[in-house]
Amino acid sequence: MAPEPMVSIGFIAKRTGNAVSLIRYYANEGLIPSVRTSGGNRAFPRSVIRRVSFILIAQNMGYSLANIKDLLSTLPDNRTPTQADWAKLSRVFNEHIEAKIAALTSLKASLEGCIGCGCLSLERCRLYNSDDKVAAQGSGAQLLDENVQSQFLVSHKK
Amino acid sequence: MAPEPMVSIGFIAKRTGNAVSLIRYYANEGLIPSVRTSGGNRAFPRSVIRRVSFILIAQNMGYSLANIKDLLSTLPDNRTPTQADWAKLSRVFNEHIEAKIAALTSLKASLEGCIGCGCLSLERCRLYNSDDKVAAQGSGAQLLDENVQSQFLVSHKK
DNA sequence: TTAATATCTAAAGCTAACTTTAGATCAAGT
DNA sequence: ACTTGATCTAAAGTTAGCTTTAGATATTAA
Repeated sequence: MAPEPMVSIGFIAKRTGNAVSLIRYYANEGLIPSVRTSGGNRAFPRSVIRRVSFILIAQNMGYSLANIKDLLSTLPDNRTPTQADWAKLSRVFNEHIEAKIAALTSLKASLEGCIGCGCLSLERCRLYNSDDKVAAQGSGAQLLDENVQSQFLVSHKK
Repeated sequence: MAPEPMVSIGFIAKRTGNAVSLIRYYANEGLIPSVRTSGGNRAFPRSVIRRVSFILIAQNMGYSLANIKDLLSTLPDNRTPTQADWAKLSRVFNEHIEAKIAALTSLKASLEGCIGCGCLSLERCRLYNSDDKVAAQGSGAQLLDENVQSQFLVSHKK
C-alpha cells in the first residue's frame, strides 16, 4: 500500500476550518495522531481531517473531549482507519444519537403533561428528577453508559 | 390573594437537590428573584423552586445560563408566575426541543449515508459543514434564533 | 541567499459555571 | 444568655476548552 501523504498543521486547520492553535491543542491532548519532521514540525496523515470533523460533530452533540477520546479510541492509531473502522464507530455513535432523540421526545411529552395538567409542580414530576438523579447515582466507572443515561452531559458539576 | 410564603436559601437548595452556593450564585446572577429579611438573609418565593428546576432542565439540554436568562425573562419578576406564564414559556421551549430532535434525526441520516456510501470524506459532505458553518455566519444579534440554528450550543469558542 | 511565512514551546490568559475559604453576622432552640 | 447551625460577603480557586504571547526555529519562494 502506498504510504499515506503527510500534511502540515496549517493544512489540517484550513481544511477543517479551525485555528492552528486548536489543532495543536488536540494533538497535544492525544485526540489526533501526529509524527514529527526532521526539523521538529508536526506532520499529520490526511485522515486526521476526518478525525477532527468527527470531534467537532461530537462536541456539537454535547460530548466532552474526554468522552470523545474514548469514542475515538476504537480507531487505530498506527494506521489510517478503514471504512470498517469508521462504520463500527458510527454504529456506537448512532446509538447515542437515538438515545438522545428518545430522551428529548420524552422530555417534550413530560413538559406538555406538566404544564397541561395544571399542577405546575415541575420540581416534583418526572421531568427533572427521575432522569437525572438516577444518572447521578452511577458508580463512576461507566463512561459510555453514563453518557447514554444522562443524555446531555453538558453539566460542569463535579 | 394571600401573600406568597417566603423560604430560605437552604430550603430551595434542598428541594432542588443542589448546593446552597449554587442557589446563591443564581440569585447573584439574576436568574432567580429574591428579597432580603431585616437581618440581611435572602428570602425566596416558593415558586423559585420551579424556576430552578427549569434552569437545570434547560442546562441539561445544552443552554448557557445567558440563554436561559433570556428564556426566563418572559416570566414576571414581581409576581409569582401563573400557569399561563409557564405555558407560554414551555411553548417556546418546546419548539427548541423539536428543532433539536430534527437536527439529530438529520445528523443520524447523514452519518449513515456518509459511512454507507464508502466515500469516507466526512469533512466534505453535509455532516459538519452545511449545518454549522451557516450558523457561524449569523450577524450576532439573534440569540434565540442562533440557538435554533446551531442546535447544540455547547461550543465554548469565541 | 535572503526575506517572508509557518511552526514550535512554554507559559499565561480567558470564559463559563461553579465551589471553597475565611471571617463575620443571623436565627433558633434551650 | 448561650450555643449551634444557617447565611452573608468578598475573594480566590477549579475545570474544560481554548487562544494569545514571546521568542526561537523551520520551511518556502524568489
